[in-house]
Amino acid sequence: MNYTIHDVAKKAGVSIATVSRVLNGKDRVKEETRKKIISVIEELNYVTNFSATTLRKNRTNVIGVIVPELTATFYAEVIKGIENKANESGVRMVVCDAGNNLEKERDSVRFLYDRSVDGMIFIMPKMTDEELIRIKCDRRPIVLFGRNMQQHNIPTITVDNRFGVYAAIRHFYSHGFMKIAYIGGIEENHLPDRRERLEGYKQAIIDCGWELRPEYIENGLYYEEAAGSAFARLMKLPDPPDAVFCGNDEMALGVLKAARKMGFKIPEQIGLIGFDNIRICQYTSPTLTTVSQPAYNIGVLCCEKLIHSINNLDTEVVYSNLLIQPELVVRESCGC
Amino acid sequence: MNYTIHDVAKKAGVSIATVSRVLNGKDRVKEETRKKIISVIEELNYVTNFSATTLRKNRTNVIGVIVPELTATFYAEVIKGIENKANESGVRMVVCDAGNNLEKERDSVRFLYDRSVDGMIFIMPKMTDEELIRIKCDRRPIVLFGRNMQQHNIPTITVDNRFGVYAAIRHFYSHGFMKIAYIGGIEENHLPDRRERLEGYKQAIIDCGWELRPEYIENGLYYEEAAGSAFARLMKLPDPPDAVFCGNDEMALGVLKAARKMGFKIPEQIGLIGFDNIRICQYTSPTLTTVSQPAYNIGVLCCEKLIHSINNLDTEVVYSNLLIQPELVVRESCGC
DNA sequence: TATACTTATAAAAACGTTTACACTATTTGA
DNA sequence: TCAAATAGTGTAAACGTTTTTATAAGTATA
Repeated sequence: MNYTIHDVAKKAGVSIATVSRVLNGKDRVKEETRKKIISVIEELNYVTNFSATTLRKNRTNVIGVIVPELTATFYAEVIKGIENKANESGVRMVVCDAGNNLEKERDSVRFLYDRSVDGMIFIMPKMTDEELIRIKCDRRPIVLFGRNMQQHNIPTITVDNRFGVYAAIRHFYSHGFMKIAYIGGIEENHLPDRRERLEGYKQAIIDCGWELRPEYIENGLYYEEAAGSAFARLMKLPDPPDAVFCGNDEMALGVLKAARKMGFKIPEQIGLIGFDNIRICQYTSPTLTTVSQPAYNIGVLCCEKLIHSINNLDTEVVYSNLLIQPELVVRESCGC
Repeated sequence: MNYTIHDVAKKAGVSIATVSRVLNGKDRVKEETRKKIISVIEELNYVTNFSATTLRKNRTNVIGVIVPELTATFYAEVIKGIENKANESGVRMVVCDAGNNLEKERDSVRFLYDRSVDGMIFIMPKMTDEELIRIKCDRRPIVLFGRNMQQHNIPTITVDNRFGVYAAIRHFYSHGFMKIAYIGGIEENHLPDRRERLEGYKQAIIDCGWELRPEYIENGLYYEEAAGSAFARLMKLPDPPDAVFCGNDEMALGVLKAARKMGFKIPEQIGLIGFDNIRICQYTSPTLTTVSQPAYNIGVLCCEKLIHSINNLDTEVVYSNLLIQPELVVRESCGC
């Protein structure tokens, strides 16, 4: 075991209270005494025991973060944003990978909560709104990404998915594509993004003056392989599409692979746009046009919101949802 | 604040000691009392205060991990391996991103240490061996990846870089490539992998019966762009190479881009192999042949080693280095 | 029946901090 | 000059656990 505040006090010839005062720097201590204590602290290489401080103060300066998948570029970027902002504010971060799994989500919440973090940032697709509200109620401040829970006075951040897809379809339109299919997916989760993206597609099709063709909408799993087979089905239609929008980049990669295998040229024969702007998009051939969510910045904003609500625990604050605009990143696969 | 063990005790009509016994399940408690206590715990939704437990037990069941870059696929995979293994053993994990920065490395160590983690796994390129030995001495168990510190009795895991590169060069040889260049890099860090890879290259060239040509060795920065310009220099040589090995996949991507721009066909004119097997390798065209480090498994092994040394704190254990064999993942860019 | 041994529980002492309160010595203001 | 304010420090009581020691009641043994 290491030195304690008692060791420092004894060696400096003062009481532990005085050492504590020096450590926390709030009360005043005679300059001479302070210097003596500081020198002893350095000499012993004393560090204050975190658990004891936490136990006493009931505040940790640590925030918790839960994401569905650590290895996914998007979340990794978000985490980086959170961490940088947190460090700026003297706060540290603990991350949990809940692996798109309800049980692990619950477990992670409990883990962070047990560890008495001051607050948490959640990207949790599997948990229902109701459960989150319950967590919000009897626990510490939280910030959510991906769903709007303004009406429950929970600070949230969402991306304007409708707008993103809408912009993509309009971009196709401006290139002269006329028959645009949608490969999306319904996953069993409680984030509304899949639905919103599909809505954005429908709206755009209507606003372009076209008819909505149900056979152009493929709702399968949200994975690469599934998208490949969906693409194959689309191309076997009597009147196949001339462009495809994919609900995320993974699926666009699947389409890219399938198209290459089937001998379709992208973008000459088929236009392709994805969603997310994962890093691979820059390296495929053709490079992938996609809708980009500002992941790093989303992390920063989440962290700002959280720290704000931690610092205003006692005061009544009204929290709102922050809607972030995604951006179309134009590369080759759309025909540009 | 939440319910404490006192609330549970009072409501169940027993002493806090008995509640604690039920919670920890080591001592025996009358079945009737136990049931009563459990039901009260559930009713109040009581969770034990982590800081208090830690303060008392001086053991946290949390391990700390420090990596240079959270968003890099390789480290993210390692982390996943650690996390899964840790969870299996009822241990939780805290990750720090030290951003390839000595100050942040030190800071992260201190952070984890203050938080009284039971042990730490380090992938820290910037810290010197000496500093690590010092940390090892007065602190908790550590496991290192990337350097062999067996002689200081620190458990370490390394990858056989020499062998990996050697295998790649021999693979080129078997394809009939004769003039193989090396684009690597010297970074200011204390991990020996860069050096080892270059050594593997040299050994292979000699064993193939060729002469070592200094103009074929490009040691610049370890980035994509730098590799692109290195490639350009190589191709302007009077007798340019017919194949290129890159110290990591990032650099191989740079070469791929540069080659495309300069009009060289890969692999028809120039063979290309990288190192790491990052995910993008599967999506480039041509897909990238590379040397793969079993990242996930490395994580698992690090975690196993750490938990082992945590559980044997009191006993004298002799720790050794574990050398892991990388594997050549053959794709298109080597001419296969 | 007296004794020794179990079993089940309680009481109390840590663990290392922070902080309210108390005390003394000094300074300030009339 | 004296009361009041201020500066600097110490004492002791938390914070919520775990764990050692003590104790009472019940059971087996002689």
